[in-house]
Amino acid sequence: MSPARVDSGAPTALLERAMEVLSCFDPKHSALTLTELAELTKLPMSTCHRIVGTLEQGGFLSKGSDRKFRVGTKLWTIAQHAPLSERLRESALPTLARLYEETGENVTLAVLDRGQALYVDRLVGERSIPTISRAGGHLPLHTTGVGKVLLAYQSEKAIEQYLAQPLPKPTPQSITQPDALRRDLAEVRKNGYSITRQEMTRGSGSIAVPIMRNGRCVAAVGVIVHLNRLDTNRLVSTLTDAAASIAAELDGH
Amino acid sequence: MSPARVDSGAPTALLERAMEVLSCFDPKHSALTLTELAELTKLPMSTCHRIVGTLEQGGFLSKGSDRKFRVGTKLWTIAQHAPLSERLRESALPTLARLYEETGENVTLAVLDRGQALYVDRLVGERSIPTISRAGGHLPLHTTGVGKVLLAYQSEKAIEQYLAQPLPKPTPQSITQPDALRRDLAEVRKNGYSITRQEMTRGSGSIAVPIMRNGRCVAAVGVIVHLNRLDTNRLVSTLTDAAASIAAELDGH
DNA sequence: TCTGAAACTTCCATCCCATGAAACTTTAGT
DNA sequence: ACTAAAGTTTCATGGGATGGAAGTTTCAGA
Repeated sequence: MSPARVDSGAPTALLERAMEVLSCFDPKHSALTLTELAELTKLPMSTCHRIVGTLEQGGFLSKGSDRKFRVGTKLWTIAQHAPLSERLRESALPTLARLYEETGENVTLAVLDRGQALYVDRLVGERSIPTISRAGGHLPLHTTGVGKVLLAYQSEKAIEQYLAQPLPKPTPQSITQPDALRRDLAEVRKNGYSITRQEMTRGSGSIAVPIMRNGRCVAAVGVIVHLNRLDTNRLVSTLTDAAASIAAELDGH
Repeated sequence: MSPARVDSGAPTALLERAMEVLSCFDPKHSALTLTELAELTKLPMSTCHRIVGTLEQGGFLSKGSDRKFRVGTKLWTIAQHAPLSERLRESALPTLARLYEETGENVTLAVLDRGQALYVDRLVGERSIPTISRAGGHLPLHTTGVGKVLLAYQSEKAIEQYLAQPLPKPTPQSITQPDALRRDLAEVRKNGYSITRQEMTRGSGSIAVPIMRNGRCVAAVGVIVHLNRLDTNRLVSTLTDAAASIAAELDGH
């Protein structure tokens, strides 16, 4: 009781640990060995082993012949019934497909999630330039086209809260001055679309527009293009049409 | 102690229960109240409450203002890193988009999962006819275009095992006679594509082709069309091109 | 507005099951 | 063959899960 006996780390609950194990899987770690999982979660091997085993039995994880664990089809199946998939993605996909065919560019769809842009879907072809964004990935709001749109249509309070935190600056062109960003966001609201130029990745820019529903911005669609193909007028009108079409599809359901 | 005390249901492990809770979410139940979850899992309210609460805290579930729980974004995010999404879907999507634009029909992509066709993705527009298949959904192998392809390219042993079980017959046209199915599957292997006519849904048919990798059929692409638009020749060649394109994309990664 | 029943939440004494160190087995590299 | 690392099993222990019951909130209907 007196000296040791501290809750030094772990009066933990099993379920929380299991969720931590699953959370180890991210864009950079889509396949992990038991040892790696134990290290990442800081769990004792035997405990980790048991948890992972149960998850595997349930189909939440699957073990490959390379002894690495991956996210299982059961978990994936369940996730498909998230509103994000079932409503938004499903409704938007045909329009995104058309957009992709029309522009031949990188097309992305994102929502606001925990103060970041969560990419719900993206369409990337050989024709388009490589990007960091991936479906299921998070990127900052102030350095991406879709992010700026999502932020611009938030309440003033939420915007100030976002600006109050330290803002990452992935490129020299990233705008991180609160005042400059405020002006930028006002511009977005005025125009109804956002533009970024090398604020996330060197050599590329993006344009995005909001998807509105009941006066609220529920998501954003955007394209990412090589800087010298950033034909604002054409892209904005194409995107606006697409956003309207997705919004209609969302309501029509 | 004496009369009851049977292990009547529950020397259960917490984690298994939690996975059962999550598994309650399916195409027909994308939003569930606590009570409904407790009923479906047959868990005591208090226990269910605790589990659901922990899952919510972890972002695996989210509670709406309607007091209903839905699959949370955290879980969805993790699922996006499943090989199914990260490799297959990501690689195939641009091609599916093109296919959708070219044909204007219902396009589906499926893999084999636990003896059923698991729909990895689908593209449905207003132009195309309504279907049962949905991303994340399972359908029988012998009544769907993609399913027949997936089954046809399995080992003889696996096929026989499949045929040995009682086969559902959703429409009068569904083929459930083992012998008839064997002939049908041989035909699929010979032609390199499958056709169904009203075997799953009245009034519609489908065509599907395999996506091959290292001599194995890893997935199938197909279209579902109104019976009188089932233009075999044109669709088969379009689909074959698409399958080749997806296979190339898979290798090129 | 009031009332009651159903849905949800909290409590807590009991006890079962998760825990993790240690011993053992398998795998893969030399 | 040998060995170090990775994975698996074991088991005594106690702390966390359990679920009945009591308390609280919600909401439909009078």
